[in-house]
Amino acid sequence: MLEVACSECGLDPMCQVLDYAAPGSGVPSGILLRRQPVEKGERLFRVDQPFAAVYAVKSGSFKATVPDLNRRERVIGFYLPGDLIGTDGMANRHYSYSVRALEASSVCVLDISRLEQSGRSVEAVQRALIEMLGQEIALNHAVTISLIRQNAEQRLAAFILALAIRSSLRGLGNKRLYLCMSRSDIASYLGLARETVSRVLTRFQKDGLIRLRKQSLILLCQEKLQQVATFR
Amino acid sequence: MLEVACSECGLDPMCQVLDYAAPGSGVPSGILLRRQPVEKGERLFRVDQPFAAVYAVKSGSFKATVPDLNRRERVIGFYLPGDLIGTDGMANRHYSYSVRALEASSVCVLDISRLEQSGRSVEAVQRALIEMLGQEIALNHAVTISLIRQNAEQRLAAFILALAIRSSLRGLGNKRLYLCMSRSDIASYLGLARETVSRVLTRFQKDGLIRLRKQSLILLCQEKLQQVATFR
DNA sequence: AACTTTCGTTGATCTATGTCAATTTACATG
DNA sequence: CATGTAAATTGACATAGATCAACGAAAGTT
Repeated sequence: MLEVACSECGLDPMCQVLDYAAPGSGVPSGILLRRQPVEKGERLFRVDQPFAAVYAVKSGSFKATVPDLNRRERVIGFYLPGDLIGTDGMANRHYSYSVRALEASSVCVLDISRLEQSGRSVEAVQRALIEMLGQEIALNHAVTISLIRQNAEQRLAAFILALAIRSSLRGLGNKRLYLCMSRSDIASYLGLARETVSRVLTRFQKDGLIRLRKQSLILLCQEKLQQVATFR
Repeated sequence: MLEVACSECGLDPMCQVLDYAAPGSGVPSGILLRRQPVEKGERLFRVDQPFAAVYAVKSGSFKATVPDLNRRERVIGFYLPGDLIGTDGMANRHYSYSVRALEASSVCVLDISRLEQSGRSVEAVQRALIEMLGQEIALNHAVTISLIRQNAEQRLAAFILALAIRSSLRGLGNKRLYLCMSRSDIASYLGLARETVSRVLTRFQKDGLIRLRKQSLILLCQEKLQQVATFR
């Protein structure tokens, strides 16, 4: 299982701080749990559960869902190595979505509740928190913009490219991707029918933009995919 | 011009801290400018401008836009009294959108750059920042979810209800609303054609859900609107 | 291994909403 | 006040993508 390097991880600002904090700095030990294994299908937390910790994906992948009105789960995000999970719970005191592993994975766990419990929090810790939250906002922002007003091809092209970028950021190549989620999950996330996802992917393949077999996807022409994603 | 009370304002956590900070607390004076007037059409800041301050709407309204590929502006948010503007710039060091006033308005300005400049920041200030950022994340989250996967009627119903909620939160009634933005702005924001916005609004009116004249909108049946927004 | 269930693909329709066009209304400017 | 420009409304039409349906391929279960 491929792991993301700590330097590429969203939790890194915090890890830096906690590692380098002097023993008497007021940071309780055991607040940061490294490399906890998570089984496929296992839940990190459920909707409305009281907020306790922020997770960083070390290896594997996760999906976040919210319950729909018809009891159908709606996918609102995927988490890959280096990504942070649960930051928005900090404000709400509760998680606003459920998260489960798409495959055997591992995470680092930052026990925020204990951080607060410790009373006088270290300023550097707060700085790190602020940085992490800011990143989260910027990310959500970008996602929202890309999903509204885009047609099916654009959404899927952008989705694939985003995966590629995240993959290359974490040190893996950006040509060979592993689609850890099902077509239905992708469809739910992009606000499309799963049939549409299927059709567009086969169209991309016929047009020589990608090569797709089962879960593995190879980018054949990144520029063209980029064009599909951006031009209308 | 109607003003939001400080207690209802998103910047309040920070104002509390700054007001109550003792003179020798390390908070430079002049960091918080209260009630600055802004003319209609005036810009608070542009895309890519270096981040300098967070704004809180005291009265009036604003819209945020990002430049489209075709040089068309795409509306990505509206700000009403009590709302915070510019929080995401904290992480990026640059604003990721432009903001301009839809009408004569006023804002409180929190000069973050000077806050940082002051060197040793007060812990309470950081706490307030964290709270503000957390709120921002939760809000964006909700917006994203409501925009994907909803049809035109649902989006507009949700949009109107959101306005009503925000209006009542700031102490005004929730029956009479003022649509400060144009139909085109609404359309752009919701990812619809402006003709569709027009049609759906008149349909709502024919069905007795709302009464609409020019910019003023009256909620006639909030429950039904709620149903439209949630059920499919 | 046999069975059941889930997942992915493909085809045939149907419909919501975008696009184009014409008209009306509101608003700004001389 | 008159005139020009932008915004809003309404209608006619086109189409992207949802829905319904059928089938084959994986994957999980007994």
